[in-house]
Amino acid sequence: MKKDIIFNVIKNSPNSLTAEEIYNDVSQDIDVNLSTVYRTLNNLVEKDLVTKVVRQDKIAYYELANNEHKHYLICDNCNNAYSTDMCDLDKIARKIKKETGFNITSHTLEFHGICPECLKNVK
Amino acid sequence: MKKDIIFNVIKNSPNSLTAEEIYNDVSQDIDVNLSTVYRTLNNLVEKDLVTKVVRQDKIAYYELANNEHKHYLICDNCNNAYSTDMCDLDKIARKIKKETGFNITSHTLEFHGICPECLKNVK
DNA sequence: AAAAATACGCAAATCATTTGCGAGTACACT
DNA sequence: AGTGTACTCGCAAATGATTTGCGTATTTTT
Repeated sequence: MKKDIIFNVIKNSPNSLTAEEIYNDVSQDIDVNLSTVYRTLNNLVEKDLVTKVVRQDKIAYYELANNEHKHYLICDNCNNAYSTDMCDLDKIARKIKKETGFNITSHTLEFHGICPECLKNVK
Repeated sequence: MKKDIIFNVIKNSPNSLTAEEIYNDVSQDIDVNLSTVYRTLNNLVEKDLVTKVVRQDKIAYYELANNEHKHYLICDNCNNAYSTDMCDLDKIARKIKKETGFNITSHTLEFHGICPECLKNVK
């Protein structure tokens, strides 16, 4: 099944991927249609196997539904995304829950700026 | 100029608005085209008068470029957004800056869950 | 007032993603 | 093996937010 192959690409990727990136990767091995990729992705997200996050560029990024919570530093110059595991948000989330009664189940956090590499070149 | 009228709608709104919401609001007073709203919005964002944030629903939300940093609690049930000013992120941002050399200039944070109102009804 | 610069409307284009539909494939039960 | 039911896919067309080209107003500058 193509679902397994698509899921494997996500599993083996250290960073989150767009549907198109996944499509390009999978296409090297098998014949697959973009809509199949999208359908499969939605399927995996529904089953909580994959996490989908929409970034400021309006593109959805997919990664293994994880356990290890990550956030991204996105360079506004080169557009690369660096991940960080720094996240004190659970603490904040708990606080908000307590103070507002809002039952928080997830959050997304995106930092924007210029990465060290680009900083060098710009200077 | 229509720009002023559009800007005023944003100024007078306590929460962030979509282009369509702004369009609907402005349309009550004057004759305006949706593309004008979008063009104006982009203009205001460029001039740092307005902040644009793309949420998980892939829709752009606009609000007064602010000083007071806000984040949103978005209810996955009723889709209402509640704002909170809780944000220890500047601290985290500084830490990341120090440890990675990444020059962070902005960030977006979005909490998802179920609001107290919906929690009542679901139970 | 003429020239140069903006602002705007309208229709068409974009782009990521979704969907309808029809054909192919797999599994289950008789 | 035969039939039925349920997925899985490909393909083309649809979606929906946003952008863009272009021609026409309206404003600003000189």
